[in-house]
Amino acid sequence: MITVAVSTTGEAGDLEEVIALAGAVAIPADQTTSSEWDAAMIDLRSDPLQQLRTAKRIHEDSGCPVIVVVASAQTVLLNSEKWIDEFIVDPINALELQARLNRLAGPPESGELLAYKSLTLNLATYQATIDGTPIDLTYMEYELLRYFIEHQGRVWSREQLLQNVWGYDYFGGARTVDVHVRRLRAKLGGERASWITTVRSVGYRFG
Amino acid sequence: MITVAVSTTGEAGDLEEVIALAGAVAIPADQTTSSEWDAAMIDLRSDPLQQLRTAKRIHEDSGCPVIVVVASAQTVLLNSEKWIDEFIVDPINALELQARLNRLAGPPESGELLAYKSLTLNLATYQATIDGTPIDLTYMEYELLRYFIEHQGRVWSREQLLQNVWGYDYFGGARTVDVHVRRLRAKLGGERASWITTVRSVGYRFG
DNA sequence: CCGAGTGTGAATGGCGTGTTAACTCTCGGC
DNA sequence: GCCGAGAGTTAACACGCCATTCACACTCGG
Repeated sequence: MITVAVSTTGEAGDLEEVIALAGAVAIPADQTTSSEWDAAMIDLRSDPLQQLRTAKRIHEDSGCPVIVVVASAQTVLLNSEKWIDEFIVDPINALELQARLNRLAGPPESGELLAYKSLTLNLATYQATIDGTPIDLTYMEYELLRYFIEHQGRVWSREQLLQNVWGYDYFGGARTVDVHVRRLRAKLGGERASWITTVRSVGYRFG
Repeated sequence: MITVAVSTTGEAGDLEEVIALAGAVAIPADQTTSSEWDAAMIDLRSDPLQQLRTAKRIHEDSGCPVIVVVASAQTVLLNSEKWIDEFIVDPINALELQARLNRLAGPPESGELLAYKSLTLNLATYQATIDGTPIDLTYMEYELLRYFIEHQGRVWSREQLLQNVWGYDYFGGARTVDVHVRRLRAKLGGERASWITTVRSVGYRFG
């Protein structure tokens, strides 16, 4: 079951209804923490500019997939907002929404692979391979690496990583991230260690 | 302009028409080589099983992005076919198609970028490039340069820069700014050093 | 109770940063 | 045209932050 955080400036009722029809659960975005959602759904139909800011904030803070609702004429907006993961056009078809949500945040298919260069993560079996030869990662190493691959190409602060990978509001101990990055680099080995680059006084970036 | 290879078992006419409305060019998939397409569009509305095979063959042979056309009731098919890059539901909205094609095969991401002439700051990755070749800036250099670009065309006093870039509670000498400006000019190199002009007894101006 | 996995604290080292001081430039006065 | 004050530039250096690394304590199954 997919849980979707919803943010709208219009009537929330119809959105929640169609989400239910799509077999998902809607919860208000401002009442819960991002660790409880699988995706965030932002309604851009009314007050698009402010909602776009909301969407961006959620995207950057939590890194969770974002799907927006737009009117047909608003689709041009999306050309310059490629960080938006998905969109659906008003009027919303429940079956289409179901398919898009499932592709966006659904459970991994058995045999589904996540790859970066010679590295492959098998999401179903929790195994990682480099050039086909398996390397054994611990649970945290695997989760961190998965987060990096899924959100590659931008810098993540230690606080963001703690919140989005570890999933709790940390109290002290940002060193935790450093140590896990170090262990990951060691297991990646040699050249590949530099896939994770440290951005001094900011955080880490993958890819 | 995006070029789309089309494969359909029904009437090709309506598909080509809506593709044209979406500002793209449609060519029959069986008459050209994959090097001429930006994407492949496969119509699953009639004879979905055979068309699915066609889509998979194209995907694996050419590696180009695949978008499929489905009827509303066919969306369940997509849950188990995650290799499909995109889909659009019948009846096709031309504006929606345009947006999806553009995201699928359009020019790469240009968001999150801050540019001035040949200089580009990628705000997401904390990287700076000149004419595409990366230059490595330290944290403070990057922040200062970002402030200059975002607020170009007017003079900023050393005090203002200290307050706005270093922070309101910063307590330090005004020489600090001079030195950082110098380092920035050095890394910009040659001609570009004069992008930052000193306004005697006032401060600095960018652009 | 052992071992693997994970988080924390402390030591280390590198490098980013700010400061100091010498040098250069500009401009105005005589 | 010389000179000196004021302002900016440049180079060198020392401090301190920050990432890395190591060592160890803690937790949880087996």
